[in-house]
Amino acid sequence: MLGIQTISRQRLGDKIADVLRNQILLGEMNPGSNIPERETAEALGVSRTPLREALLILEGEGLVIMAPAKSPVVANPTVNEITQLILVQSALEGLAGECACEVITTDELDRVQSMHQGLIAIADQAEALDFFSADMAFHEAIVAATKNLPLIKTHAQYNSRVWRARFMSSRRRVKKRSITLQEHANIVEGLVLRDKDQTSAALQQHLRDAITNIATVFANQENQE
Amino acid sequence: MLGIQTISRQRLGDKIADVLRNQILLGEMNPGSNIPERETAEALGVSRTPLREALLILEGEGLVIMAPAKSPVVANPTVNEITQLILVQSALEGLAGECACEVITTDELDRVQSMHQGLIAIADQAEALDFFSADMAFHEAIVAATKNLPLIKTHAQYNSRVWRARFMSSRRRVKKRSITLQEHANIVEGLVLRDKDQTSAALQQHLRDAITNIATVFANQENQE
DNA sequence: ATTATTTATTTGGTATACCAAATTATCTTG
DNA sequence: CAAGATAATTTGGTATACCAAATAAATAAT
Repeated sequence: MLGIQTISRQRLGDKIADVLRNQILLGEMNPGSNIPERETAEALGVSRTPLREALLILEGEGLVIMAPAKSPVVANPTVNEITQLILVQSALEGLAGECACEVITTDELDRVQSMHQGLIAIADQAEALDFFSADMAFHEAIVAATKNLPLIKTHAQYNSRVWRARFMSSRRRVKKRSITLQEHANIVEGLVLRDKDQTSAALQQHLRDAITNIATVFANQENQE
Repeated sequence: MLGIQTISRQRLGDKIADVLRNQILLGEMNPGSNIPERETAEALGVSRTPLREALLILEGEGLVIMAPAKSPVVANPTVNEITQLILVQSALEGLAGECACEVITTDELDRVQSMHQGLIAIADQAEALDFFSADMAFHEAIVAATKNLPLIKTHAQYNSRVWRARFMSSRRRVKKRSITLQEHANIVEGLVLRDKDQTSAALQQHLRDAITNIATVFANQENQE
């Protein structure tokens, strides 16, 4: 039983969705594993109705697959699907870069820069998850600076869907952290110069790299089997 | 009572969502109007459970706003929100254009071209809704040609959210149909040449125009009040 | 007559009950 | 013992019941 029913005006289903989403992202629920409704509801100390509500939300986000007369399942995207997802993500971040150049405030820019510095600081010793999370947060901060709510939300959803695959690939150290930092430096520079093209291109480059890295990891996995 | 409960393996909630989505897009439900659960459920001849499921789906798509302890409401985006939505849409279609240049088949290209010709043919006498629908279908066909499912789905959702505003603006004839046709011609040409830059740019231009046209319509509306 | 207060009612949120399809286990039959 | 048929059980889908918060209505006090 988790501490879900805290005092709040948010729907239970939303909170359950948050819990499940975290479990999925953090790998506590493996891709492909079942999410039986009664069992899960009981484990969370809630009824099936809000649990189902949460599952519907996650289905809409693409994190859960619900087939008729089958237990809901944690999404388990193929390499191709992940590639497609990151392609969209790169378009979204490209737009975010352009918009950010126009509307980012100096405060927000400072924050992005300090996040970049923070990432540099921990690059030597940080755990994979910590470094990866900080990396993601850096990108989220840029997207957030656009103040474009639909963009922010859609980007966050795509982030969720590719989170695990990107984390796996970052954990394998396929990509050197130094490269990540250099790309981030380009992005920051673009923002400082308010150069749409540079910012957008740097952000997209970052994600194109992610695609090749993930493809490598998947290829290795298949060789092992 | 609508003919919802036909024999099918699809969840009731999905079908209800389809019905409501159509009603919203076609203007049978006005933006801002309430969707009381019991009343609507009864009107559709279903119980509240699947109706709520449908509302959750539509909330996820941004077509319905559900606030705590208030009746669900048909989304009523402001000009700014619509502008933001179309910005994202333009990024998505830009990506679609690039991908389509790579992966579109000759059959699909033929279909796009014939849709373009069809649009030219009806431009003189078609009703606003028919012309607009055909215009939208043309764009959807291009996005579909990418075979990128997440892109297709996300694009469709953004399409839904801006549908009404774009339809209103097209109905006011703010934009001459001849301009639309010329832009479409550029898009088709880009696809035929497999020119990513031209295709992408033409698609984005199309939507940037949409933004200014919609802004005009909204400005006129406010003047009238 | 107006405002404040309280009661009634409506509404969304959650839990439970029921159903049908699908799966699994059991039993029967070759 | 193996294979097919049938019964039992599990699971998701839907309907109903109940609750709490919010709103509307009615009443009382100024």
